[in-house]
Amino acid sequence: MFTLAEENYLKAIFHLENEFQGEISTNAIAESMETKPSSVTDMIQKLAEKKLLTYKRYKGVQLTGSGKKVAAGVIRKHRLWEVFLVEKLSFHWDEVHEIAEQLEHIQSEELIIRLDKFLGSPDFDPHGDPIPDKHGVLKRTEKKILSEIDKNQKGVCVGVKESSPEFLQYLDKKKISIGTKIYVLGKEFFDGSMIIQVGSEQFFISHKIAENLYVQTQE
Amino acid sequence: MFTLAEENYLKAIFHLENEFQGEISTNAIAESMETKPSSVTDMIQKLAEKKLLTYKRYKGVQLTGSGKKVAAGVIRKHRLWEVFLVEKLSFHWDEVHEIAEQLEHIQSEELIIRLDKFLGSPDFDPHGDPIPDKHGVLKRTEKKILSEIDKNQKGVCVGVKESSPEFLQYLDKKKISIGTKIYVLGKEFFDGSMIIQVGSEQFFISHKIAENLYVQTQE
DNA sequence: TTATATTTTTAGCCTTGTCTAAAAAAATTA
DNA sequence: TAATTTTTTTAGACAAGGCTAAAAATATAA
Ligand SMILES: [Mn+2]
Ligand SMILES: [Mn+2]
Ligand SMILES: [Mn+2]
Ligand SMILES: [Mn+2]
Repeated sequence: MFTLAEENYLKAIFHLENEFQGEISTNAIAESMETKPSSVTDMIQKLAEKKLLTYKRYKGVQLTGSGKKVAAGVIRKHRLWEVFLVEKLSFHWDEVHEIAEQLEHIQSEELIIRLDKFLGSPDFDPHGDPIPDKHGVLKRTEKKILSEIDKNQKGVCVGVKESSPEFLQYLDKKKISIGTKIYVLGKEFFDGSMIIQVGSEQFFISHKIAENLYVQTQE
Repeated sequence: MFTLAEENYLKAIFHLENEFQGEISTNAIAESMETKPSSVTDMIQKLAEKKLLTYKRYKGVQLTGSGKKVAAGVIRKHRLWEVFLVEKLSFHWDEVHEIAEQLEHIQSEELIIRLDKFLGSPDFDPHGDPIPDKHGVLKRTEKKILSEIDKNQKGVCVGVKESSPEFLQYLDKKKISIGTKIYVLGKEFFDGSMIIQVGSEQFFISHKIAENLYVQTQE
């Protein structure tokens, strides 16, 4: 179907489109993929020929319907495999991303149908990210970034924006995982840092931490 | 570690060494991999540089210790994944080979340790082939090819030499699977065909079928 | 032993995906 | 508006892994 490189480009552009609005720039793609802009230009020209995205020189790109579908399919596979690794093979949530980066490229429709069933058709991966359905549709949930929560409000952790091992291990140390209740006791407007309560512990977190945690507030 | 192409060459040569004695020829490798002899020459020269096999121009190749270890590792992964697909995802034994051809190249030591444990450290794959241990050691079992069994002898099917979907589907139709008892009621020396009994059914099989079935005789 | 056939290697080309260096376009600053 | 900086594209090169055609070595037949 599509090569490993093509799938990775489509996935990266899909993530960028969900994060920023409008056309995605060559440089943004290059940065997110840790590659050179000239390589990106080459590849997006090929993907444009295949109608997976629209491209006008110097104007950036935008995924077409089929481009989005391919990207969502890869992300679906990635997240299902992450669930498998955590739920069935007892991996820790900070260990699964690299392996899923490989597994997401295995080509077999039937495999994913059966893996999904075996896992009980999960809706979210171990980092709280939604798993696209077989048609590539991602259901959006209302979640807020912790840094946007006001003082004296509370929320439940429903996901992480970053999922690097370093960040996830920090959260482990602080006993924060998906489902953890977080109370915002104080908020410093100068640097965006917070005092929060998790369980019976109260501690300080930086803005960088707060902007990478998703929470749901109940109302 | 090694590229997909390198792993596939090493695996093919490993299988050829187990089937034939002595050096393996360029043409034999090309045929088994469905590629051209000139491509094989290119690759074996690279693998010789990496000390994965020994090579003298025009004289064929032989895997070194480390070449064998890499190959056995790939085969271990292939067969463990086949067990996973059949035991956990309920695939049929004729559907798993192609998917395992992809999964065998996933690079993660820890993944295989955990997959093996999850599957209960199986000794054989769904086709009756032994799974190399983590050191690459393949335990040999005494098994015979059905075509070598004499008239009026019986055996238990313990494996298949071919594992193409076509052959496996033929066996299904005849209700032959791993563990099935087979009685040799008659044997035609002219063409090697046989009359066998499986359960309460008696039927004819050609030499081509008989030489692709492994059985164990009890004595 | 010489001639022929087969096997293996080499030489040269192609595609994919990457890079660096230079050119071109767009955006920003003066 | 003109000059400068940034972004993007193009040109040309390279490595991996494949191919075809031709040359070289080995094996077989006469
Ligand atoms: Mn991930
Ligand atoms: Mn994830
Ligand atoms: Mn197989
Ligand atoms: Mn098998």
